[in-house]
Amino acid sequence: MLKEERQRLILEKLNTDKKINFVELGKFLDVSYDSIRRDIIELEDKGFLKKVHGGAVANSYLSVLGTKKNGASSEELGILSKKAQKLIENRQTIIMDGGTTNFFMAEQLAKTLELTIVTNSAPLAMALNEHPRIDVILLGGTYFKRYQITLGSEVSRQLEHINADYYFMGVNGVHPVKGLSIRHYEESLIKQKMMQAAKKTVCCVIEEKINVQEAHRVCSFQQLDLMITNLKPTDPALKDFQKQGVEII
Amino acid sequence: MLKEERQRLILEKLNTDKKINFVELGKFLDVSYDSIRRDIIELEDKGFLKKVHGGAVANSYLSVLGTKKNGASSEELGILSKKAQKLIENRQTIIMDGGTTNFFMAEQLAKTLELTIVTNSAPLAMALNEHPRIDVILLGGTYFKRYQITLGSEVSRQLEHINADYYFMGVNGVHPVKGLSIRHYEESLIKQKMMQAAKKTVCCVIEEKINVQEAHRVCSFQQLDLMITNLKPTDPALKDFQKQGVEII
DNA sequence: GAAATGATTGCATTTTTTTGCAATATTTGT
DNA sequence: ACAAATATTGCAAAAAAATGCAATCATTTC
Repeated sequence: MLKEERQRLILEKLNTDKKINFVELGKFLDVSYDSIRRDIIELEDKGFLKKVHGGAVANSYLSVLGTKKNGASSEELGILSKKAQKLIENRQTIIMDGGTTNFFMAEQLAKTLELTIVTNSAPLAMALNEHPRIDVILLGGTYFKRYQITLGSEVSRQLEHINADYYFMGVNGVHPVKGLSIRHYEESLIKQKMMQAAKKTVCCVIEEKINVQEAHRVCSFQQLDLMITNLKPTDPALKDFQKQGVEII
Repeated sequence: MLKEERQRLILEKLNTDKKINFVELGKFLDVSYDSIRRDIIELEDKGFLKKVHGGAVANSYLSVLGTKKNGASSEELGILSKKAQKLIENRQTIIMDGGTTNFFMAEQLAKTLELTIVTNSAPLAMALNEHPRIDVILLGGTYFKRYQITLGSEVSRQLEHINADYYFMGVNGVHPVKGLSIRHYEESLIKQKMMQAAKKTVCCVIEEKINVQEAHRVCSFQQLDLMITNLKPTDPALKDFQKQGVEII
């Protein structure tokens, strides 16, 4: 087995599992513990992962979209984007940030829609190549590989000149009391700026993100204008949200 | 067995297997280990694959480009990017704009290089996801779908804060008298800005763009610091360029 | 058509890289 | 603090790469 081949397999496994164990990996690839260990050291030198006691963890330069074709959730995403499309009218300006949900929604937008979409997500901008009537503004700044979005003060500054009709916010967690939250700090700041740059903020969340709380809070649930889920608005899982006076569809 | 035939078979096998072992391949094609090894070295020089200890592995995105580009020109691109890489050193800042040449070169950059790359091309930024040590600044502005780049005054403005070591300019045509030119007007303006934002401007052109003139002139040939082509610097096709005092490699 | 030139190929030798093992040290969890 | 798990180090065997050389083959030149 080639060393490079092995290292590629290690990175692949790391991509799916997020963490690996030397001993297990040695058995799995049928090579000695030492080879694995040396591979990990090399890969760490190149910056692809972080070595820890007992194994390694992803440095996570993985493609978010790599996992997007997850059959189970694509049905949920379909329901979401149908609901979201009802809001959208011609000649509107819409801010969309990164994440699989927004990416999927952008792809699904009607080809005849005439819109301006403002985004900090490179793949989302590229997904709109096939929509001839949609103008795209790609916000520039420091490119964050893990999520394939731009972040930083330059993005923030550009948003100050934007006045959009809607902001479709992607989040990692929604909680009726703890509010909307995501994992990355810088990103939470940009999301706050995006809220200010839009008349209405809409949040599209699939079931598994409901009642989840992550490290960085973007805003309270009440600051939201609308939440879209793949569930029926009357679903009991949403009852704590219903009390808050935010429209849910 | 002809060398060319053998090399074609090697590339085919690499396409399906993603990896190759010299010894196996030698038996499979019934030629000596040394011939295989020398073939691999040649193919690596042309940029078709990456040689590693014990064999060779496929060059990540080459297959994607392979479908877009014909075999002949990806060989040219391989030569180009090898030459270009000799200029690049760790901790430099490099501006790269759109186009297949730059895209290919970005992909081919060594994974260990520590760089900051400034670009207005969304696919180029995404291609650098696999380079953990390269920081990417994605310039924001109006997204131009056809070339998947951003253009406009916002891009221009952001460039004013950049001071790069090199600008790798993609062009549609190079002419010794008429200068460098491209098809799109707005893009030509951005390229001028990019020149100002870098200490040295380098132009990578494949054979078919030499002596070609397009609608919008970016600059004169003399304003260039260096031209890289897939030809030998002494090639007669370049003799009109040689007189101009611009370095050609 | 023959000699000369140059490219290609295979082989033997030397050098380098990779790998697994064993002995020793360090970290982790209780 | 102790035992268990894991990491580090040095070393030697094995695998593979690089190099130089000679034989073969094709191409050019006269």
